[in-house]
Amino acid sequence: MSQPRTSRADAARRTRARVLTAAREQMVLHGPDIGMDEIAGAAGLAVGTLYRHFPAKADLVAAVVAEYVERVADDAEAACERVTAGSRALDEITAFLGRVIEASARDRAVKAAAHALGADPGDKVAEDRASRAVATLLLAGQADGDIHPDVTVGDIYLLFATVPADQPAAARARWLALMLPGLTTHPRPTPRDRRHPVPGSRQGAGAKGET
Amino acid sequence: MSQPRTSRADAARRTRARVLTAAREQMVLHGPDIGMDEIAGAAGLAVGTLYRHFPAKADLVAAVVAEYVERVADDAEAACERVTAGSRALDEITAFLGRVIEASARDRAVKAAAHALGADPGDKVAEDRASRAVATLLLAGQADGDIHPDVTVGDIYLLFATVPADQPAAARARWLALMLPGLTTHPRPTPRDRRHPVPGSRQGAGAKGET
Amino acid sequence: MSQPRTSRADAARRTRARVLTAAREQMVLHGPDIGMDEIAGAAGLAVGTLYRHFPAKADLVAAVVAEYVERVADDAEAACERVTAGSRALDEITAFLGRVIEASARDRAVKAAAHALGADPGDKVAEDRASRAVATLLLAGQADGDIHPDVTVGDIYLLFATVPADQPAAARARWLALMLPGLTTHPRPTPRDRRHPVPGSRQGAGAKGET
Amino acid sequence: MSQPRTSRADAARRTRARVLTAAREQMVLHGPDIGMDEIAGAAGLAVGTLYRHFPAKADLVAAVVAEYVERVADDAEAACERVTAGSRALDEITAFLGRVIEASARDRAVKAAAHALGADPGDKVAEDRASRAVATLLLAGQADGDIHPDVTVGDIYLLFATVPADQPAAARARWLALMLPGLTTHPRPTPRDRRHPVPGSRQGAGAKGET
DNA sequence: TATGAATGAGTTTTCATTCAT
DNA sequence: CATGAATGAAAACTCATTCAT
Repeated sequence: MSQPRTSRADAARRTRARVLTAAREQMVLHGPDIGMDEIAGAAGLAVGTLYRHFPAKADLVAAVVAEYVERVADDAEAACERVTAGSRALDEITAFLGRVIEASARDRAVKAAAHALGADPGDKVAEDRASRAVATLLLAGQADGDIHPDVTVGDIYLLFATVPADQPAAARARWLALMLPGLTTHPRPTPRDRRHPVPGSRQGAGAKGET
Repeated sequence: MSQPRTSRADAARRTRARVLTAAREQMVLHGPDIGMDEIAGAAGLAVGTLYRHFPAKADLVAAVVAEYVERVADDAEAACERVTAGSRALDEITAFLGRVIEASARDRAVKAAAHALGADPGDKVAEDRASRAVATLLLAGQADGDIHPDVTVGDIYLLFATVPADQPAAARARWLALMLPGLTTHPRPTPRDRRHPVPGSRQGAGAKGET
Repeated sequence: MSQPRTSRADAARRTRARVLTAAREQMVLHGPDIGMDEIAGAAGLAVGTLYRHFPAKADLVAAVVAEYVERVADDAEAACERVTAGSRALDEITAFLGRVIEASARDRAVKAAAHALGADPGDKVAEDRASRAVATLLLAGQADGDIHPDVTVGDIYLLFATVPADQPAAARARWLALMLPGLTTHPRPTPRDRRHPVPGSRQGAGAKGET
Repeated sequence: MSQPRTSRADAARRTRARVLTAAREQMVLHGPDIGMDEIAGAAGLAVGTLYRHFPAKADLVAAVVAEYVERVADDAEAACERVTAGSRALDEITAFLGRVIEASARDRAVKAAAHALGADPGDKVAEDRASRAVATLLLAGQADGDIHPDVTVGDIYLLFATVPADQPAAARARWLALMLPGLTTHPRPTPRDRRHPVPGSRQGAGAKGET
């Protein structure tokens, strides 16, 4: 009797998911100033319906951001499990950072919108999941002697907050390479490989047309 | 004849300066989406006058950004001269980074506006001055063996572009500490020493207007 | 089910018609530079609603012009039918010209706005209807031997384009009298007869809103 | 002593003439909505100086129109004199009409501005000169039996007011051909020559790029 | 008298949000 | 519950006109 009655709760949930997907896509495509009408249209709804699910634009953006946090938490937890299964913590951390950085680049417009609207993600649960998983990863890395003992979860969040999301992929990779020595106990990878491909000297130059 | 000579040109220059100051202040206070009317009001002018000096909002923002670049160039050149006078390049670079980071934090709204409007700073001269001075500093540090040989001016700009401008001063200091190992040849301070040497923390300590 | 079916579409159509009427009236009253706010106010709407129906001022003006073209087409076709039913083509043409001239006088501001905005009427269908009907009228008149064989539809449009719309009704009537000999095969009425036969003077006599 | 003192009165007159020429040129080039700053710049003056000579834009436009009327008066009087010297009145009238029509086409933007601003030419003297000369021409033509006895000076002005100024030269020529039978006692020139070059059927179509 | 910086009301257009159907 | 028309405040920009120098 609870299963056949999918109509009410399920329909609402599905609509919500459709709106969130459309909102993220539209923001990525047309920037954070995309109008509510466009988002509604992309979700196959009327504005009124959109406002029924999210009382204000800030709420919608907050939900999109929360979804993003959820994905990060999932990713961190998966990395955790692989470490438990025997994978090297440093490798998992490095790969995890790389994935989050790329995701940030994809969703930078979302973050811009969140910031502009002062949207509060609010999803404390997902945030805690992510924090716990990242802490576990760091502890494992520190136990291995690979991660500096004073590196905290806050440091990782600080890095997430400063990803050069609007720069080309090569710049993001270089940025991660510059960051890693601050996290690890290892010296710079290989002092011999010069000439990394940071295209322009100006910030933001060449920001268009990337992956 | 001496009085009227300066009065016209000077009045225009002073008005321009007043507008730029007001624009920067208003953007810092109320975000980059501040209206032209507000800026004009803060400068004690009517909108029309503002538009006489800057034909479009993008021009005004570009001018504010150009002013910022000019200050960075001045700072970098001063550091250069101190190195020439015998100061250690690594110390000057570290202090310079700290100062630019604090300036970025103060003017973060300006940069947001510049990005949103696609404003072209245009001040290639100041940009070149800054680039040359930074290059000189890096070369000196590399000659001392303190800066990694593969670090470029582009790397420094990449860092500038990702300053956690909207974070508290302590976070910015920590962020710089995380970045430095990527630039220098020195290992992390001492694994047991919890007090990491944050160079620019002196002037960042009493910083106004943060969270 | 019968009520809601019409209500949505009908309301939109009625709003559109209300806007068009208000726009035409305001333009006739206050000139073609009338603001969108005024038009909205005259239609009992907010500006936003006006912009929902017509995305730009040029679109609104184009719609008003298209409505005018439609009326001319209707008029020409009606005259055509009367000719088919036995009415003399020359009389119908003369009366038709008189009516269009009076309509032009009423809507002169609209045409001025259309020209100023480069608005594209776009209603090719109505334009074709008008052209075909006028061509038919001319052919019938030429078959009767009343209309000069070299008169074309383009000539009629040329006259329409030069109607002295902002002159008193008497001047418009006199203007038509001066034009007619260029269209017909008949000589000027009678050199001594001071009362020249102005066809459209009946409906032009009581015309509203002129000098 | 009056000649060497050209400074005061003459300088003012020359400035005035320069402004008028610049105003006409700018209006013809950039339409009747050209700004006062542009006109001042084209005349090599500052706006303030322009406003010293013409207290309001309407006054400047009125002066430009008055200049136009003056030229028409000169033209009409010259034609008068040629008739007195033996030239055929009908020929002179026809040529005069053609010249005024072309001048109207050149200065159509001026007339548009005059109408939009409600500028009152005011130059009653030039207007009277023109009227008298035209009356003389018409009387001569009527004495010859070429011009219809009921044609008045007002008719000629009515034609001037409705010149298709924004149409191609061919359309203007055709328009004059359509008008002439209304003025003369002669039948249509040659009923045999069909196909006149009126380009588009729509009013205003093809209005760009003419002589 | 010439200058041109300053004025400020006015114009078009956008968009988050509401509410009658 | 969904719909989408209506709202109206706000933003960028223009331009005739004034006035201190």
